[in-house]
Amino acid sequence: MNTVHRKARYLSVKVESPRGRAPSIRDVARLAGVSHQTVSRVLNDHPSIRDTTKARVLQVMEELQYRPNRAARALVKGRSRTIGVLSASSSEYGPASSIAAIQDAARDAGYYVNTANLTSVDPESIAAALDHLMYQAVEGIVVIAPQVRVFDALENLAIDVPFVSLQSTGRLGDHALSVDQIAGARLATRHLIEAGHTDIYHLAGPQDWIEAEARMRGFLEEMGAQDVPTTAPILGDWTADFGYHAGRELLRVRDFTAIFSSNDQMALGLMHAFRDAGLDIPRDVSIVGFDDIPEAAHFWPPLTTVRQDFAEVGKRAIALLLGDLAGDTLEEDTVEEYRSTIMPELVVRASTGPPAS
Amino acid sequence: MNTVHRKARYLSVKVESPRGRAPSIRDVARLAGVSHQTVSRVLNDHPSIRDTTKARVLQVMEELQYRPNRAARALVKGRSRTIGVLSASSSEYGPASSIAAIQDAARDAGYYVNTANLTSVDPESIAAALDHLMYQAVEGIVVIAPQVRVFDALENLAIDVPFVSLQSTGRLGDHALSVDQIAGARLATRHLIEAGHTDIYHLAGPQDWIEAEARMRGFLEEMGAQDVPTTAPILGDWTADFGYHAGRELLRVRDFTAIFSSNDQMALGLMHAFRDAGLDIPRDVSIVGFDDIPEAAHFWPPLTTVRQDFAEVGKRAIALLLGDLAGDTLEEDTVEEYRSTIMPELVVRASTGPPAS
DNA sequence: GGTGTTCATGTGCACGGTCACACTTGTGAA
DNA sequence: TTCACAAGTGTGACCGTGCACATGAACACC
Repeated sequence: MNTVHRKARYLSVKVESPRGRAPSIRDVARLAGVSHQTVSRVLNDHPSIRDTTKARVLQVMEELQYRPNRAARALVKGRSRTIGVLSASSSEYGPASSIAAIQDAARDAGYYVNTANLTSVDPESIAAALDHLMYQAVEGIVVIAPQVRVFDALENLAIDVPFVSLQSTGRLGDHALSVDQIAGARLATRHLIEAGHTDIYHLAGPQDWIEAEARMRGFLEEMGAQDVPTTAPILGDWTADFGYHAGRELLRVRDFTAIFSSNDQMALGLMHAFRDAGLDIPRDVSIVGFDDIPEAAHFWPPLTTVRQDFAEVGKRAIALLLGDLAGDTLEEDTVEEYRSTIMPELVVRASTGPPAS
Repeated sequence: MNTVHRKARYLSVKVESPRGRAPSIRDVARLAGVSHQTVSRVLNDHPSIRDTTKARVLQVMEELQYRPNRAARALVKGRSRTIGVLSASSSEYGPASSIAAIQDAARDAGYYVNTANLTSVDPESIAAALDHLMYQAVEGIVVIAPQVRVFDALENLAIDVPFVSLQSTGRLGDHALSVDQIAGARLATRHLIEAGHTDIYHLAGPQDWIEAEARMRGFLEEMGAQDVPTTAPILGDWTADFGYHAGRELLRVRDFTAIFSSNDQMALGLMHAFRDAGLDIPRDVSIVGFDDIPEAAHFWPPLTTVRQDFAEVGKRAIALLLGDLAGDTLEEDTVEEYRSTIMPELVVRASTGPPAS
């Protein structure tokens, strides 16, 4: 073969500025005619530095394009300024929104965020992900992996850094931070009952998921409180595909007039199946979802659902974590304010109505 | 007021093991009765170490729960083992999928990933995000911010580390890595033409987005190639809301039988608007989307769309970046293989059909 | 003028690894 | 015997910062 195997670096833009290493605090010091310590003081906004000196140092920094070396700083301070995120299914709307908010909030506070995805929920995978985070000496961890098994593993591992867990209503006590899923589920259920429905199914999420269980509990609580007889919830897997198949199964019994789906995607699948069978929503069946993903308003029909603010949860997680890191002390009131469960909101659209007489 | 202001650390689990710092290489050395250098050799799999010595050291490490200090290592090696991701709209399905894949691939290779979100696309915001990344000495950068303005800014900034850019068909030459948007758009357009449509609109993404422009170009190219007269594309903003409003506007003219939407969300909004007006899809209007988000199969009607593999793009981005970091040399064939544009795939569902004659 | 205080700056070491080099010991060839 | 060489291990310097402490100048006060 006569292919020419040229070899080259493809992606670099500059050939790395002068020679050798990046300029250090001492390079700056030499050029500014001061000691390295003075430069360090400029970096750390030490109060007693003459303005003229400071200006001179800053100017040299500018000229040299000086950037403090984070590794050196981390080494001497013993702090990494990094926060770890342990996440499952990070490409889904909810977690992704929270993660984005976490990153923004952390960056504003001068922290870095490192994410480790869980490939599966077995203990080894969790340990590996946690290891990855600990290896870089994260100062705190945000867990967005709302499966029961993850928390069992987490409790055993006894992490020795502060951590906050999102989407885990009722688990892990002080460490949990989430939108009140039970309240949300009750809102949805009450809405159906008040519309006159008495034959209501619940399409739940996987039993392993904490939020799924909470929503189920909310559903059952509200049904009980209103004295409506309940059938056993169907356990799904969050996907629209599952919703579709569940819908087809349900069509064979047709002993219901409303369904509360544990998330919007499954609700979408349900509606797909029912429409395929010629049913009208909401005349024949009312459907409520959960999450209010941006598309939900444009489903056919537009989906009644429970909105939760994922970004706010992420933001608060960082506030709480950084608060815990900064002072060893936090006003209890403040903590309460952050921790006070965030309330979801029912968004009524066209997928629900009174039962067909 | 008489509220008791108890102060406490809320989130920590353990009180930080013994006293002081974590065990270092020298602590291990002392307990194992060897020099710190021998411990270092064990850590780095140096060949000439007696097996018994190695075993002893490993055992002490285990006992002490020793973890190498990443900062110290980074300091002396001058390498951070971190890759930065510069991302806009990271909570959307496409970017989120790519990012997840990037994180997994990087972690497998022993690298860490740090993400900086772009709050807006103005140069300051870009510079700030880039600064955040450079500050921690990332060794490479993956850019997932497919707006033209970002790339203009990027070109001026002359980043001095390797970088790869996703979702930027045709820009930045060697640095770009993406699914072939033009080919995808042509597939979608050809599908409509072959079904017999001649009055086809294109609902494009924001002009500022590279991918939006590429899809538009694909549309125009295919229309030209097949000699179908074209009307000016409508410029949208990716959201289902926009699709809905655009749909309502389009209803006033009704001089089309098919629409190619630049993404699935806008397609959803369009269908919403048309159905509201009593139109039947695909009888009255055929609709094609782009992306194949997981929900698309359950829209009403199920959406014909162009599937692209976001995860694969992310994976390849890391392969390319790490290849460039590892050797300064890469076989050109290999690079070609990674870089060879990934082909999208048309998924025909029920939202398209022949025009109503 | 001596003393104490504050401001502005410098000196040297520590952080936890790795690298270059030196030092033993054992082995086989000249 | 002598030397070369390899295997296995130790010594000390160094990476770029921040901290504790020392130093010198200016100033106030008695």
